Amino acid sequence: MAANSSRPLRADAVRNRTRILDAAADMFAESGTEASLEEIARRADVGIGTLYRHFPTRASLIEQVYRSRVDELCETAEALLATLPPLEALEEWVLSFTTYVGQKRGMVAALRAALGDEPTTVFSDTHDKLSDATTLLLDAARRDGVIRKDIAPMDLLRAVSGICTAGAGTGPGDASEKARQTKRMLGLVLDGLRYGAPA
Amino acid sequence: MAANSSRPLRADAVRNRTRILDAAADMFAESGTEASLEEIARRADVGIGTLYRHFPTRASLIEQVYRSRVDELCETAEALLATLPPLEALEEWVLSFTTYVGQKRGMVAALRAALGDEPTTVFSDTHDKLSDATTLLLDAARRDGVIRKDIAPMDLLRAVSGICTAGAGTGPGDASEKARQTKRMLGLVLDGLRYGAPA
DNA sequence: TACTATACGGAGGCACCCTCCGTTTGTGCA
DNA sequence: TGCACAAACGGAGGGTGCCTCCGTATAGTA
Repeated sequence: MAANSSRPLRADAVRNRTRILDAAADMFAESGTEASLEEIARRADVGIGTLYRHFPTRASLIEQVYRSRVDELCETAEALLATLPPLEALEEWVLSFTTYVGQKRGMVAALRAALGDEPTTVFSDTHDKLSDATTLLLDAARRDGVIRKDIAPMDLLRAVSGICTAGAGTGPGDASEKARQTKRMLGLVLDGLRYGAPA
Repeated sequence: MAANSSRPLRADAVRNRTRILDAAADMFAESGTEASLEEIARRADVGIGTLYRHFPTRASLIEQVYRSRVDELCETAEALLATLPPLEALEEWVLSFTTYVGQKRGMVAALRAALGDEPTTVFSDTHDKLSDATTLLLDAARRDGVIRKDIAPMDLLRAVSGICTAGAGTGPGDASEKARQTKRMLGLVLDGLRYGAPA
């Protein structure tokens, strides 16, 4: 990593860091966390040396991509809440959460493998952030009286995550049918949220 | 991957195949399924070309190592039964099964990843073999009246496998304390088998 | 404008992957 | 036993990726 010390990063360094992170996010989504670091540097239009200065190990790069992916997702929650009615915001957000789940598995697996027994706060940090974002959305919908009151934020996320994961990697099968099935099951959960709403 | 056709393999080919498999098993156990194929060839004292002729892909090598690991384990069951009283044989076998579980995870994960959606019989084949071996041991012990009769073979294996897996990769902690804990929990399961034995 | 800490970039050395093809050897037959 | 040839061997070679090192460029500052 770098730069938790005194001076802030130089402007060009900040720019390059972001570009590397963006390129890496694309590559990881396309070809998994084993993607070539040189290709990532090429896409980001920086030298390989620059990539290594910012992220000395593959794990550190994956970790940062993962963290910013979660941050993005959580910021989306606030943005949606500002522009849509709470229920629609919640539904939209769950939709973005599903694409996140697809990428998450590989990154988390790679991180666990690479970090080994080294202590890290990645998992607890991201867990907390996601929990906060969900709470925000659920609370707003509750205040509107459009959903029931007895749902714990992490229960919703775990359910959605489970649905996305279920039957995702196992065996062959019609991919588009699977996608439709996932959609139906998500709908079910979202409807479940409304069951017994007070208003 | 080869030689299901007419002629049997030539003697030197058989020898080399076995040596590669042995070396690969060692390397996979030591450094995981990402181990260098060239290093495996070197250890087996064969050229890299020979390795690739026998196993055109890393996945095919992993698959064969995995299969022969399971075969070995199942043969052990018969051998133990021939030399020890049924209950001791069962206990010994469960012990060997635990070291198998440690290696299994990586291989299965790598296989799933590498095989993708290709149909394969590895998993069902090995499942059946393990189930048969366990049945053999359990039946013998039952006939002796030293264990209860209502245990399904795969339930036993799943329990043992679960115990070995639990807390194996997550976070730091005293490794030897973990090993002792695993041993205690295994003892618990084995004692459970004897509870309510008819004799 | 000039100075310097900071950051950049890519060449270079090493390892690995996989293929291709000239060489060696086991095996069946006379 | 000796011969012929299919079968198997081995490793050089071309490509790619990893990571380090260091000469060069530039943002920030006075």
